[in-house]
Amino acid sequence: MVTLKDIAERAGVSIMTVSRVMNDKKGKVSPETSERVRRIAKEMGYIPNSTARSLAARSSKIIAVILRDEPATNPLEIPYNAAFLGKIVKILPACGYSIMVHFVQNFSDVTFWLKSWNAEGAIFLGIFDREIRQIRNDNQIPLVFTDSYSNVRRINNVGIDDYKGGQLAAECFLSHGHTRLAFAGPISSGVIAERLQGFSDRLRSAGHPLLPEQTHAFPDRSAADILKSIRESDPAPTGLFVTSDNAAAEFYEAARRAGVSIPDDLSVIGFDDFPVSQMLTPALTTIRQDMEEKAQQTCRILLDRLNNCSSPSEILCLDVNLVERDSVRDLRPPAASPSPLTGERGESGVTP
Amino acid sequence: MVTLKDIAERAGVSIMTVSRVMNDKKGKVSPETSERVRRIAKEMGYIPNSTARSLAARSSKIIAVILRDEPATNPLEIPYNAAFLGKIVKILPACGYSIMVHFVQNFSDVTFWLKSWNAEGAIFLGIFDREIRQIRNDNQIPLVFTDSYSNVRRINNVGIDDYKGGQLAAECFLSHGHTRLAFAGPISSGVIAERLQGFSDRLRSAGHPLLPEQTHAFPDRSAADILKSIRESDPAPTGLFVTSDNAAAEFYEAARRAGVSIPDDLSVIGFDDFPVSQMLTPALTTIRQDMEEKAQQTCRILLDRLNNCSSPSEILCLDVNLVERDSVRDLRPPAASPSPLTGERGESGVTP
DNA sequence: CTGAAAGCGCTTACAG
DNA sequence: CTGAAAGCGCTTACAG
Repeated sequence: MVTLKDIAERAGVSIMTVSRVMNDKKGKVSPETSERVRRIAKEMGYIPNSTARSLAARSSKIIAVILRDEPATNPLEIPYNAAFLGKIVKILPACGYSIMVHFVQNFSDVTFWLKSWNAEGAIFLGIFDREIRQIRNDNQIPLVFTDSYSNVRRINNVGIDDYKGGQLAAECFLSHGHTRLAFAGPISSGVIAERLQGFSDRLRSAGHPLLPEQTHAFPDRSAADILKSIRESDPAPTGLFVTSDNAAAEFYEAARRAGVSIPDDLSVIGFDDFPVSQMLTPALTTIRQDMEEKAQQTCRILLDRLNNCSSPSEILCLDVNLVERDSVRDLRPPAASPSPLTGERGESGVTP
Repeated sequence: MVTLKDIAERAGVSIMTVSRVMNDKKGKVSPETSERVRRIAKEMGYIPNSTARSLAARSSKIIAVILRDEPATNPLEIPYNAAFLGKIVKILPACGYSIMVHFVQNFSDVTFWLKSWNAEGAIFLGIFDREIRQIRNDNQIPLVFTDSYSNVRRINNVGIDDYKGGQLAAECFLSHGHTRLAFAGPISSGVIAERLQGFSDRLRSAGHPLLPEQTHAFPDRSAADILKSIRESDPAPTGLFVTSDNAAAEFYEAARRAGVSIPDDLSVIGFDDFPVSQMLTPALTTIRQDMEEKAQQTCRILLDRLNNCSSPSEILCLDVNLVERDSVRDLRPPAASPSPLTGERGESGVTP
């Protein structure tokens, strides 16, 4: 292993001079020695020791990405998490940071692990609302959360307009003549609660309130189960809003097994606009969130705070929009003219 | 920040004693002092400094996961990579290791980065066949590759029986009466070359050789393009073997747009048996590889070598099998009895 | 522009 | 069972 000392000896200078050259403290070293040291370092194949630098400078250049984990699941099998992490690993190492990934079930691990590695910043994927205050108090480094609806002040968060997403789904159903609707998703999370709220508020104001028994807890109950409940209701809902494209895909599968046709027997709207939504048959109408933008903003906020620790905290809310494809049946009588609601916000989807 | 020194002072012992207690060198410290030190450490909220330990002990407890990256793509949008990485992050931290993730386009980064962090081991996802010899020579730490067909000796690799996978796909088509077939995949990679070889060998031995013009480079050419070529061939193939479920999904989409019915106009077999294969309509017949097992074995091999650096190198080849679903049409005349080929290896797929 | 000194928080190796 | 010394490879802070 080549160290600063080895280079210093060969170059006939002190360790300090070599250190300065390696850290590009220009103007602090004469061009000639700088040049010579650089050449020798290259010849010798010098590789700076990050752990030594981290210890001495108290600056690890490590960013931690922390994903909420549940027993018997794999957080990276959720395409959203995987793609988001991928974007982070594309962006931050290009700025000189190394990425450590950690799954947490018990959040007390988080602080221990961050401090142990002297991480300079952290990004949180998944719902940490209940622990967010303590995490922030325990860690005085830049922290960026995503999709949090915590009311704690002075945290950084990048989220989307989930409420509007719910509204858009409701509007899309209404504008196609649907009035009896159902909802399925993991109701306990803040994000989903907002989507549900937007959905039911919009339905209520249109005079077609969402019935309590048509709010289904998924995946607590299986898609097949929920589908059965929906179909057996009287009168049965004609449309189902599902809180992720992947969950929607499970409903597609359940529908196929049950001989229920989408959209003829049941219309479906998803959420995310991930690739799977285009792979489904019929292609899924969904609420699009811009994951790339979200990841980019998350990294941007983190980098801002890394460079200037007094930057104000930011809570970002990115826009969402409706992507119309083929999973919502038009129930309007042929005579009816298109509703203005669709025209305003809808995006033309692809039709075979 | 609480250090060993702080605890030592409070406990009235030397730093060394505290260090011994913290590292569980039992039998080296009297039970009473050990107990007392442990209590004080807990009271003071001691968190060991991993970077200091790493520097002093030359043992970082860092495992690097290195993914092959291409410009303008996101390696973690490939479900296989994401799920694999997720499994790793489930397994290795439970054994006391921290995971760093790195994407590489230029492989000379790899060594620099591994050495800089003094990583204790590394796992490679993606094709590194051409660089594998040099990577192994440059890094004297345990390295585990996946899906490599490199002929370099003394590397660790976990792969699957790609050749057999190709054979199984061919057999499945043949046993359903298909004789004119096509292949689509990224032909340059070793893994895919094996699948193609198995596929075409089996077809040839059955007297229905794969025509050169029916080997299509995907995604070099778009699914829509390839589909068009296939449909316009004369005589047109009745079955298409695609080298991943996700690629198959793209062909489904292209088929839908082109008004081509699967399996009536074209039968399709995929590879991987990822969740998407069940989401497609019709559900995809595919060659299953056990990703969980693969990840587990990869970690096992790495841990073996971490614990005993003289363990012999291992090249593992995991089995694959056919999962029959609904994307292969039966072309046999009604009178024909089921082929023995299907009975032996086929797994009954789900039928609505 | 350059360097000698001290120290980051820990472990190894030796002495008792 | 316990500790004093030296050192891991680097940076900070000071002196010139």
